Amino acid sequence: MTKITIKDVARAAGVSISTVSNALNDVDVLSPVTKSHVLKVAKQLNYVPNLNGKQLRSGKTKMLGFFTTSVSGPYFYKLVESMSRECDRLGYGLNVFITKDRQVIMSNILGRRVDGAIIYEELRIDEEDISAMQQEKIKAVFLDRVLQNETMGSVIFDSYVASYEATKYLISLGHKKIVYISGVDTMFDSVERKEGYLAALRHYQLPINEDYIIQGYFEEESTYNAVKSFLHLHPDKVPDAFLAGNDLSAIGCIQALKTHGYEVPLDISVMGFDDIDIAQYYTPPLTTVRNQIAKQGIQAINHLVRLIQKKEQGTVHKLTSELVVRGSSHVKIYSK
Amino acid sequence: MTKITIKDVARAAGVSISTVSNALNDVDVLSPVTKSHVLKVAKQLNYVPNLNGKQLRSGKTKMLGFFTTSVSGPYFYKLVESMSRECDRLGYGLNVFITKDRQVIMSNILGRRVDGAIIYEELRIDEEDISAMQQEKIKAVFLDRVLQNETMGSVIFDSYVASYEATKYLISLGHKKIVYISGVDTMFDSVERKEGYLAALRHYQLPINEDYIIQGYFEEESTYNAVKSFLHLHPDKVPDAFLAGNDLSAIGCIQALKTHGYEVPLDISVMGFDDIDIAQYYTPPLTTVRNQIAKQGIQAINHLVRLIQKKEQGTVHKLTSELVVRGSSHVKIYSK
DNA sequence: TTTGCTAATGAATACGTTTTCATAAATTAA
DNA sequence: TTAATTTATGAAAACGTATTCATTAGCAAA
Repeated sequence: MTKITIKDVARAAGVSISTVSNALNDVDVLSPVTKSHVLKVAKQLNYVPNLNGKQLRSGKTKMLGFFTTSVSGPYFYKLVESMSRECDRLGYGLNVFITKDRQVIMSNILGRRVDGAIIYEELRIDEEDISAMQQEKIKAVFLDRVLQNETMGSVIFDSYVASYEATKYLISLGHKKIVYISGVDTMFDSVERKEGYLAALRHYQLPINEDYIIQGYFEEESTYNAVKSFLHLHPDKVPDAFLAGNDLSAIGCIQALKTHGYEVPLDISVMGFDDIDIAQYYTPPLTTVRNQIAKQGIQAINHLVRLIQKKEQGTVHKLTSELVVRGSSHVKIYSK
Repeated sequence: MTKITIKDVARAAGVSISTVSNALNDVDVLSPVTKSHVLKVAKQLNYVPNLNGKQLRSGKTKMLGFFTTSVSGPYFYKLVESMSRECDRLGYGLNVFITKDRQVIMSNILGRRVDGAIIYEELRIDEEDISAMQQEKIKAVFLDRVLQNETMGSVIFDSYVASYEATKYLISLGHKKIVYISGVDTMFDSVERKEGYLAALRHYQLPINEDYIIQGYFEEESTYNAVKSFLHLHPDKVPDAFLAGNDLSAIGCIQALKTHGYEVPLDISVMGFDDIDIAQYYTPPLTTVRNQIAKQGIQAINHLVRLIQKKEQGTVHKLTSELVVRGSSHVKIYSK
């Protein structure tokens, strides 16, 4: 017995193909009696529509694609779970494509296997591809780069504001001498975080000291070394607080401070960024800044669907982060 | 400008549609000169084949679907990464569908959006669905249930053997009085692990003591309580070792032993199952049994592809596990 | 020369569906 | 009653591709 098609249903029900199609797709032109009859016959025959035929004819797949280089780690699975749930809610399916091959991404998108794409691909799609997508009016939302045109937008974390808020928080604790431990200066986020830090200092009219910006390269060990040499070089100007470019860097910093006899947070406050898993288990538990990953997923899906429905043009959504106050920060004590 | 199709390429190249199709799909009937000419024109026009047309006509998608209820946690992302890589190698794409809706699974599979399916769905697909798939000769591999017919197979972990081996290892350390901390007795894995434990005892002719099987329910706290009450009830028969149904249970067990003044592993050995992330960071680091997740992914994909190619019939592949010896187990000391 | 064969190409069909448009029947308006 | 409108249905086209089969041209063998 071969695969049952809409034709077989039509024959069995004694109606035309179009009638079956209308019944199945709930197009409101049929008499209730024929409609229910057709549906009953379809069920009896265990009819399942061929999606390729459907999609070819209608030009729609009711599928959104998430294109990513990896799904490993909490960031990705939190993201994917939230997107998946949001797709469900909006009547779409979510399809995860894991690939580093630009070609694969393009042929799936331009080949219309999905109605729209969420793209996280670490900057491997070049201008040429973008303009090809633009020409075809492909609907897409980028998670790791800023892009905005008629049919394409972005949802990114605003590291600048996050850093500004983090610095503001440290200032609110009474800290004035705040050292910023920079990450990798070629990375967008790293630069944004440094700028946010500087902006907060300016806003609260605290002096900006070039010596108070050191390089930690987002790593524990290099930060450890950087902090130690900082303390050696400037034994006179011990800071009130350190703002590290990420959590690993914060940990390296705290280790270094310990070896110099400083207690965190009583003597010096330290905070990081990202709220990695270790953050809450570390001693002291890290005060840090957490990205709202689920929110990113939800916004991306919603934006994409609105692009598809042409209810919206491409926009750059910037997400604010969340301050996570734990044990590594403390009000400044002026006891001595 | 509208979407470019194979027709446009044919017109631009001054050849027929079939010639373009043959050129693009590398069918070896064309003269080299026309072939390269067609490919050049296609490239110039930025032609990208419509996958829905392709798939409808050919009946193939070159896509495998992974159907799962979740992607959260190390098990899933290790699995997905390994499957994805293996798909690449075999010339397939992998598509991850996250859903709890049996309907969605069936319509995607029976609607031929994929050439084959890897299914992890916690037993929600019933016999009716299975037989529908069987009738259509759908190619599928299950990861969480045993199933075997002409076009469908399984790749599962052999918990029985794993537990047997774990017990054997404890015996090899000189332990004779081994307590098994059972999980949830309605779960397949839980039962298998208990049976493996019993089989090892029998094989090495150690006495089987009903009191030495206690309930921990796969949880830290309930195990903690269970072990404490065990020690209270049987102060006379202190065991040499505990084999816990999973790592969380092992941790609960060690905590309880600590409060009773026993040192792990010097006084008593404890081991778990699963090798969760915490296992290696715990004090003492847990001796445990690790499933070879990547292997499961690789085998599943390979089996599925061979089913599709009709080079193989459905089989149940059982994977052996890997003993991870860390600090929570130790040779039995008969000092006193 | 004629015949037969091979190599290269194109015309036409089919895949399974949605959708447009025409038609027939039923209802309402005149 | 007839004309006009609405309602329900079906015939046929279209989506973009792969594939079968026929056709043509070129060439070697007889």
